[in-house]
Amino acid sequence: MTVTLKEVAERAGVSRSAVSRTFTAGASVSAKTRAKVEKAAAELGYAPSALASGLSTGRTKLIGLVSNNFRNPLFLEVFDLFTRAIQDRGLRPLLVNLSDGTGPEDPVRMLRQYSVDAVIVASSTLPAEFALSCQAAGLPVVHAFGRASAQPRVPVVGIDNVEAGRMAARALLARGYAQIGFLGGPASATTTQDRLEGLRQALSVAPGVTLSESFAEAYSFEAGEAEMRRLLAAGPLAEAYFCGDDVIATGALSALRAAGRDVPGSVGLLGFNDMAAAAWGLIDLTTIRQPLPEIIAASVDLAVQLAERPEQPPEQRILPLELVERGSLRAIG
Amino acid sequence: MTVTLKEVAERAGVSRSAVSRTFTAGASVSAKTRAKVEKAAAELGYAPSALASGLSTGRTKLIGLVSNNFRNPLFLEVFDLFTRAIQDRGLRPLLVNLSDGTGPEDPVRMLRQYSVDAVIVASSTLPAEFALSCQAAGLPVVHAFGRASAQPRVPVVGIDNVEAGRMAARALLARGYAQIGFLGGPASATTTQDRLEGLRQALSVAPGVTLSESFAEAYSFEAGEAEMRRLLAAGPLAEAYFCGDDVIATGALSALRAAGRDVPGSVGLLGFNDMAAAAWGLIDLTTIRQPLPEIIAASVDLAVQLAERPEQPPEQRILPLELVERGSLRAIG
DNA sequence: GCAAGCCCTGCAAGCGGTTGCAATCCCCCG
DNA sequence: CGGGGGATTGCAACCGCTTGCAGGGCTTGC
Repeated sequence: MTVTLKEVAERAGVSRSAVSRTFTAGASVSAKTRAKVEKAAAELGYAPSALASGLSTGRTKLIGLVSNNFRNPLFLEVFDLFTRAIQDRGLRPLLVNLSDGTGPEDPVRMLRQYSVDAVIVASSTLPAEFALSCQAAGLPVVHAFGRASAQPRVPVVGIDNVEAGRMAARALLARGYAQIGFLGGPASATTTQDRLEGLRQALSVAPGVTLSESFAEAYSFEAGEAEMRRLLAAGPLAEAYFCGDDVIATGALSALRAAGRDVPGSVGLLGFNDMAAAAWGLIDLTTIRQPLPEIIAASVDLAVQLAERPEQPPEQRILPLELVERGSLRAIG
Repeated sequence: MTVTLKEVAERAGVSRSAVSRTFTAGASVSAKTRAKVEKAAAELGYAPSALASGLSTGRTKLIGLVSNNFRNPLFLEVFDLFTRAIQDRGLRPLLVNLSDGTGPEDPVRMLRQYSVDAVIVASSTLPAEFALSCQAAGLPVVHAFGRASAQPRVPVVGIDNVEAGRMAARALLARGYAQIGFLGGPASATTTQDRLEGLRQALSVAPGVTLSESFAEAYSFEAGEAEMRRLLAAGPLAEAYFCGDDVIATGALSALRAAGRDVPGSVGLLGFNDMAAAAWGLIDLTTIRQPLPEIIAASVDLAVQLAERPEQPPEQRILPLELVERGSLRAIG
């Protein structure tokens, strides 16, 4: 069934090298030879084996795409964008699902086995260790949605979560909220910690503003709902909450509505991510948008660069956030 | 950086064959040799090249996972389940995103190039042609979420959409709805056609029951919302709508709420799929559940089977649906 | 103690492409 | 018309692993 170089060569009456060369960009082949080869190849339906060529060139055009976020709606968009960006550059995504939280050994080994040209770790909840393991195994890696750091050990593309917290603070203050709540993700997540830090920083210099802090157990609807229910039961709410992400915010919204509290009339909610559903009329979340297309384009670019010249010092690209105004905070001023 | 068979062989003081055999299940190696080899391999951090072994054995343990549904929330769950099911069997998913609706040639060629062991097409909106192209190229293929047919030309795993329509009818009739609406997906989609057919069949034998039909332009929130808005503007609504899927239903719900209509008090809504968000309190959709885990497990099993013995007649596995009762239809009786 | 057999092992020829090297070709110039 | 030189081409040696085959070692049965 599978047609090889040799058969094409025979049919075209040239050597195997000639055939190989007509299929590798920038190789030296005369127009005549090329024509003969292309004709023969077309007639035979020839497609060069990526395996074989990967074996001899050392480049497979495979990009390992690793994530543990197969539950967060945002990541459907992330996967869509990543797979297209990868495909558009003539590469292929080899997907690794780390949802069940296994260690890095297995996945890294398998990525080595397939000699992927580079690995993109797409997750804000995976520790830097994973990317470091790749690096240790000699795999070029970039950590998309990774944590910014003064001394990056691994190339990172993402956002500045501390700045995100400050931005949230500014947005809430601008709308006149004085009792502000933080309804973060798990306290153990660095994203949570960083955003909270930014929020604290910016609020601490605002006179007469209070901050209460609480944490959902996960970046999930249920956790957000549960935590808001707890807050409702516990006593008076803050005037507005900066939520860990849009899914948590949606859970909180659900709990609030169920309790007969109007959003934003009674309580304001500020989300994070701008997932697609945040724009749904039912939810209509004011939120801080992550520049997904930009993050992803930059990640893939960086991965490609790294695949070509692996020995670069880890570069870090931090992209700007943007407030998306919808209907879960009261109007400004 | 990369350590090969040869180096392990030298270090262990055996031939390359011996090393190869200790890494292939069921090969004949003495315990002594195996021990030496494993020691050497561990010391060197050896991982056999999947490329090379794929090249010589003809099996790559790569499964092509093809979809064009990178927008539908259900598919996040689908990808999660697929990638795990594939990984759990020691295989790897090579993802192909067909969202932009290109033809089958390119993707199929690339799947051949990587000599994937099998292809799984995961989509209910991709025509059977795509799977057929794979088959024509000699790639074992299974169409998950494909259309059931009396004469399947391609192995299919999925549901019976006509039966889905009947099931919807039964659910609505049981709740005493007499003016029933169909708010389908695009009229051109076979899923839409089949479900509508089932709905008609079952309603046509119910005395005094009317059916009105309309179609959203896509399986999307916006399309569902737009279509419901149109219906609201056009005149009196039906008592309950069977929607193309949960996303359309959510859009419809949004339009209804915006128009001040209560669900299910004023209008009932029946979704399809049971996406994760359907369970969110804000949405709380009564819906027909597709047995995702079962569909996916069966698809992967079938794909593996096919990879082993490609010459089987196309098998079809149709799995049962289930009504999930939530809060968007009035209570029974 | 000997032969039959079975189990291991290594050899070497692939799997399908790529690429350095040297031989050929062809075209242009003087 | 001869020579020079860049463009093409083919050869053959790899890339890293698998596997049929044949030889050697060891166990086993008598």
